[in-house]
Amino acid sequence: MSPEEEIILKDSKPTDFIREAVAEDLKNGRFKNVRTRLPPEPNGYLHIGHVKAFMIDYLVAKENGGELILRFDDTNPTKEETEFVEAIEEDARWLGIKWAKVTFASDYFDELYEWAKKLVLAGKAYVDDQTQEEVIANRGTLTEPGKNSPYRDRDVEENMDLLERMKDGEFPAGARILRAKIDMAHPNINMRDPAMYRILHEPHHRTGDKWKIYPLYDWSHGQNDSMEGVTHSLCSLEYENHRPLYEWFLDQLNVFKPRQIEFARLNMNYTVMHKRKLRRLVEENHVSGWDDPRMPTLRAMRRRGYTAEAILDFINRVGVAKNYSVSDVALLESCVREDLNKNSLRRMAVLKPLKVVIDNYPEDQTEEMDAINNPEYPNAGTRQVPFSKVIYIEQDDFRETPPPKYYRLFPGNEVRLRYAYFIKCTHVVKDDKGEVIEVHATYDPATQGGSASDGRKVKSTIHWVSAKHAKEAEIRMYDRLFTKEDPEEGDEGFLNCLNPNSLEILTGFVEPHLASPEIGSRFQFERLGYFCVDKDSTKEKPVFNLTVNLKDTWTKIEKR
RNA sequence: UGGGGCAUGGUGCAAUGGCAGCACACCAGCCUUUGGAGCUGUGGAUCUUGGUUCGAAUCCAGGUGCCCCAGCCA
Repeated sequence: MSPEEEIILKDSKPTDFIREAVAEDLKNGRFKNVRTRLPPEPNGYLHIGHVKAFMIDYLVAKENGGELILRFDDTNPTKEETEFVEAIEEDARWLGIKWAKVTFASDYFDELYEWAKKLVLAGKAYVDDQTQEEVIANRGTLTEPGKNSPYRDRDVEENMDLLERMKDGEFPAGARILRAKIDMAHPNINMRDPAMYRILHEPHHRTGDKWKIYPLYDWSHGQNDSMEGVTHSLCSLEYENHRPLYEWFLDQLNVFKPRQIEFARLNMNYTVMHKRKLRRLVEENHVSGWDDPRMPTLRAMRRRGYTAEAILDFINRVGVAKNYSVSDVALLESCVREDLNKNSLRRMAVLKPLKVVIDNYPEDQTEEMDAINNPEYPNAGTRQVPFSKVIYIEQDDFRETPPPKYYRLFPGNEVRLRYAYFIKCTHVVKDDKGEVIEVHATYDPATQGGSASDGRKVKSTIHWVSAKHAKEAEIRMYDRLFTKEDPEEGDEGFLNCLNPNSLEILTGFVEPHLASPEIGSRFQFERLGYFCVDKDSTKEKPVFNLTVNLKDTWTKIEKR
């Protein structure tokens, strides 16, 4: 077992209602083993909402010594593409999910067709010639029963003949459907003679032109589960209404019958999760693409700097239940901070530079200062950071007139430059508009390394970069994409609460050790946050994405 | 007004007839060469009404609220 797998197992508590149900099934002999399936539709990229379902399927199998099948639900050729199959596998692998095999709903088209014929032969399914409008009109409403189709009592021979001809492409798309013969007055609308096959003259990404009819979800999914020996078919709450149908088909067929269990899907505040809405964000250029770091897709989160471990930890902490729920993105952020705090190297970077001249420091001198790479993990060692007369500090770390409780640099105040010296601000230089463009200070040579020999304390430590040695870098500061907790609430539409400040591009300076960092590597910029090297980086200019900021109590104090 | 489901601090999840707890968030303090991290502490919840019981978040009955279902999508 790999270390990542151990982490997953150790952190998962087998206490939710699904795990209890599975344990019970094993105990009472309903099933002798556990096999689950992961059923993504290959028509979009994975987002964090999928991760919850993926981890439940994966872990329930794993914890019970069973296996997981990755089965692509490709029953609709008009929407699905091979491109997504690869992307989904890649993302799932990144999460550390392992599957026994990859299958496709389309692998079972032949067998499924044979099963359909069995149902027709048994008088349990029929070909309906009604138009789509007629089918809808005769389905009834939530409170009124439907009406039987005039074709409902066709004899078996005619149904068999028509079904065969549907399959052979004799009829135009949409001309007929095969329906299960159940009960048009059933209070559950899914049981009012649901469609099993529709005619579609569309090429399929796997079966090409072979099929002119394609099964619908309800007719395909449970049968595929049965064929694959899936014991537990775990899905989201909206399929609860489909469970009677799932079971009806399997009962009529008299085949192995898996158990479907439903749970609440993951929702998260300040974001949208629906494929169609994510697509709009991309297509209408509100974001740069599916991997724009503000998106909730896994490729975007990866680019932003999220680790799989942090995402899995989040999913684990959210838990599994049947309550409709909306998780707080603050929990996700807390998880990634916790991970990165332990595991990322510290570096100094100045995002909004303000020049500081240390007047009493020798003009051409450079000193190498020892800096700790990760105080949470001493084995990460130290590095040397050059220091000289002119440095950059953060604009936020200087105020000409300090507000109450402001401990950083202001005229007359002394602060510590991290790993370097104490400096005291003497005066400032302003431009025509009265903006401070340069701060002057003096340093105390007796505070080398950051502590005073006389025991004198200083209230604040600020970070810096030597101007002479600094490397210019692009820093992309991300904030939540939407200004509302629930962007879909109300009728203005989610695009009307896009956060105009969700991306701010800065040009800052980073210490020499960040001059040409490896793409994808993660760092903590001291006192600022966690950053990940973007693929847009060049040799001349590295690009960093803000993963998440450090907790900032000062901003909180200042707001009060 | 049909059917299916769900109600526990701000959020998410526990407690499976026996002291309502955990995490995040929030607030206060300690500590600190990151106003980070860490440590300590405070406040805050069982939808409602009734019943059963020595004892109810849990069992029963009624009520209320919210979610899902009328694709030839999944």
